[in-house]
Amino acid sequence: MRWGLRMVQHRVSAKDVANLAGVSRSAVSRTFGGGQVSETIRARVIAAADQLGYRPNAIARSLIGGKTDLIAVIIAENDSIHNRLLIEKLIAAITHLGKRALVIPATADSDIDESALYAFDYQVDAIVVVGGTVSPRIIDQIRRVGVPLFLYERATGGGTECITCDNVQGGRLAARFLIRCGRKRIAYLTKPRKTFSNIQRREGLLAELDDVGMTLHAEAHGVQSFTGGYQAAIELMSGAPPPDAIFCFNDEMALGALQAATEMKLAVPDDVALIGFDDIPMAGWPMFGLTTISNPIDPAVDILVGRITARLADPAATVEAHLITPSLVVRRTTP
Amino acid sequence: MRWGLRMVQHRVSAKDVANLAGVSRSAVSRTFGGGQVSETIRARVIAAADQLGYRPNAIARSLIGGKTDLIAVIIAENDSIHNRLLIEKLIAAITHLGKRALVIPATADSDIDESALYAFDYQVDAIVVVGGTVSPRIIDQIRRVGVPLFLYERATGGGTECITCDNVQGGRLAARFLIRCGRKRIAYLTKPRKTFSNIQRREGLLAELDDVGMTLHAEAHGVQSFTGGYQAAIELMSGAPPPDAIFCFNDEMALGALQAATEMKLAVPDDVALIGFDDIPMAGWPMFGLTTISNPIDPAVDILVGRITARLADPAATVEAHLITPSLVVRRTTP
DNA sequence: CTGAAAGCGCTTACAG
DNA sequence: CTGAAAGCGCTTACAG
Repeated sequence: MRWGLRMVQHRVSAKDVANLAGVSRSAVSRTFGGGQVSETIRARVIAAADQLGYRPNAIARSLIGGKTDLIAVIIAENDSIHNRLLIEKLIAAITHLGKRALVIPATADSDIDESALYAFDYQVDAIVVVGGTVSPRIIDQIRRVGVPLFLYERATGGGTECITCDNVQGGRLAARFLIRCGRKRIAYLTKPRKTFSNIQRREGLLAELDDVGMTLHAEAHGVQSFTGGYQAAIELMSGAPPPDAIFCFNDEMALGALQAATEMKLAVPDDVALIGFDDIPMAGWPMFGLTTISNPIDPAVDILVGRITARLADPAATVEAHLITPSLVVRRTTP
Repeated sequence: MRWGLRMVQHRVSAKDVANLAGVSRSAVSRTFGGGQVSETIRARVIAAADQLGYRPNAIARSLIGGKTDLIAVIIAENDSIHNRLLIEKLIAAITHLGKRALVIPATADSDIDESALYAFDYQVDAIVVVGGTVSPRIIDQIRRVGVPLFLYERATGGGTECITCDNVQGGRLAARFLIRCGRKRIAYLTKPRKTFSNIQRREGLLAELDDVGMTLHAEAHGVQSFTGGYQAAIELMSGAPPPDAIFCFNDEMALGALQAATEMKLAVPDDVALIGFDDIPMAGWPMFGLTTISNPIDPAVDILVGRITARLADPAATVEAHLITPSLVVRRTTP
């Protein structure tokens, strides 16, 4: 027979184990499902299972139990080191919880809904969307079947649980510090897309300037990356007069701005001060010493898994909104 | 009723759709499963499904079909930017294939087996392990049920499909270039763990030195990170005499070494040349200009998904070993 | 404590 | 083309 060489055994099922052990399928199910079984039978089942290499089919089991122990992680924004780090820790935490992470990248905005539907198809127990949001129609559909939904770094009107950095406060912290340093021409360097965090950080910056009767000196946009920050900074610093301080949307862009300043022979922080956002590990590297607004990951992940656990345990648990508190980390790109 | 407020609707099943449309469950199954249905019935089913928000239960479906469209991605090593990038692209490619990625981080070596078993429980169609390997016992168990297994950046004796950079060749490329530059005291800066890639890169380095009658000048170990590279470089450069070239296990460690050289007032590349490995984006940043061995991600991911597709289409497909060709990228940390 | 039976939501031969 | 029935691998009342 042609296929004789790679004959694939059928997966072993509870029935096989039951037959070998000389017990009923129920007995097998009970020894693995934590039911009531006598020690004698349990031992026989375990022995047979070991011999056969049996493991309960989680898929079949979930069909009955109503839960899959699957948690969907929909990645709407992975273009920042900070979000990547959060996702990594989140997946680790989910795994540590004894659940499995079904990871679905959604490049475009429209894909987020599609990803949520995929998650839905696999009967996931909960869905977390990182850096994006789901359309109201889908939110409604998800809620109707009682699947908890979590939004990280994106707030919605209401009804959906969200965990986000207090970006407004972060923008204020940056502005306040630059103002206190005596800077007069404060600029905002950011990405073109008006995402939730972008709007909020800008809002905080403007509000704090307004509080002391100042206005934004300039604003420039670039791709959300080192290169984008570099180019936008060149644009900003070519202005007449150039800014004496730049608050950047995130650390990668700030690092690009730092490079631009170096190339334009501008002293940092004397000629121009730089503040980033997130406090990624690289910000602390000695050659950079980037002053930044810390956007701590661990508390966010802790809240996320804590709330997943809570909502899973009690479907009637109230939906909450959580704000992560940012803080200023002063290094060498500010006076 | 207390629970009246948050009454959760039952998920809608094919039966509900069938009832509303006035057809059999089979008809519903056929319209969604690509079977033979008349246009009249198909239209009625679609209408009913839309109204009810019905989506076939992928879990239940897989119980029959024998495939889940789930691909497990077991992450055994995520402590390098390069592997993180590869994992990200791999997950995207799997999703693009119409499959779902079940991502399981395995921090310790022993956890890899456990993770494979979890994957097994969820009846995944294929398993890929990034930067680690599975014990022979589990490999055997996986093979017996015909689940394709792929190992990235880790080779095994035989029988298992592996995709890996030609690390020996990479080590040789680095050594050859440094020798050609006239360097006489070439050191290896690496992590303590003798992982597959570590052993192979070192082997290539030594082989190339041996070819011209040279030996390794020194070797130092540090944690696999910027800081680890920094510290190991300090150790190396405090030697008498210090090396005039250092080949580093990867780019992050090389960047740490670059920082160490700067602090020790050693000119790069005049006093000491530096070569990294992987060619992560940061290596090309203007302030670093790190010479490195490119370990391209895209070909690796392409091969990976191509082979997943092939093995899934034909369970009898032969198992292959794939070598990704590295190349030298000369920037400013070498003459 | 134990087993036979029903059922989770689906698909797929089997008759018609 | 269509529907009733069997079955995927499991769990969970139901009797004994």
